[in-house]
Amino acid sequence: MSPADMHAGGEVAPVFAALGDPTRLELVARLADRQAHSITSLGDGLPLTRQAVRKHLHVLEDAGVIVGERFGREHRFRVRQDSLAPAQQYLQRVAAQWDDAARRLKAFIENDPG
Amino acid sequence: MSPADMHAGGEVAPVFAALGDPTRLELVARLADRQAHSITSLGDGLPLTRQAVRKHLHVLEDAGVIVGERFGREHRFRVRQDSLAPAQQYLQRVAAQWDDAARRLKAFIENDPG
DNA sequence: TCTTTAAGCAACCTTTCAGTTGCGTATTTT
DNA sequence: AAAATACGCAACTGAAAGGTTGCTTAAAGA
Repeated sequence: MSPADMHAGGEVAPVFAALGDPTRLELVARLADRQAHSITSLGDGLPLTRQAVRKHLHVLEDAGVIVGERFGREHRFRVRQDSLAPAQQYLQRVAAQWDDAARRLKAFIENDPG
Repeated sequence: MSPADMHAGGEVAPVFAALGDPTRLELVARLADRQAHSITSLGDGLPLTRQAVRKHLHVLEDAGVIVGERFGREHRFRVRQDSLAPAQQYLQRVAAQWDDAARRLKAFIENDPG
């Protein structure tokens, strides 16, 4: 992968930026069960107002990481499946020590599948 | 992986934050050849002053993504090999559709090793 | 030695970010 | 119908981010 190719990926920086905050990372973690959660429930236990949580969700939504849909009076969010793949691949390609990467990663998968 | 586990990873948010800027992503791309580059050379062609580039490198360094070392009058930076792995794994775990993840990822590795 | 080249430090500016408070609206629930 | 729940919008604030200019120092080259 050339620098040009990487940079051509384009919309990966906003995704990293969206994930680059502990609170949002926590929210994504709470959404990692692939279920749709309401704003209030997502903010449960966090030392933040609902509006602050809402703003974080907005950031994640703008970055394409999550999607929201209204159900009655609730607004439920879920992770957008494919949104993280480009970022993940970027990291994989930069991080991997080319020779060893495949082997190590394969070992990781087979030893710790989830 | 439980939300607690993810969040326990800890120092992954700063890494995402460091990568969450187009300029820094470009710098990392330029460093992806695993060679050490000087500040001036890294800033070459970018519409920024040397000091601005320097600050970006500082952010990346603080996040542990890169390391700098002085050679004479030059300050050369390179990517810290292991720094991106945790972030990559986080994404891998959130992004993967659990059932299929291992198989698909394994296929990816074996078909596209670099 | 004199001049470039590479870089460090500090102060400053402007914009964005994270968070708040206050208030209004729609949907449930009792 | 009344009360509680879930949420939206707007304005405001403090701090951090991204960038600049100006000046100084150190190492290489001519």
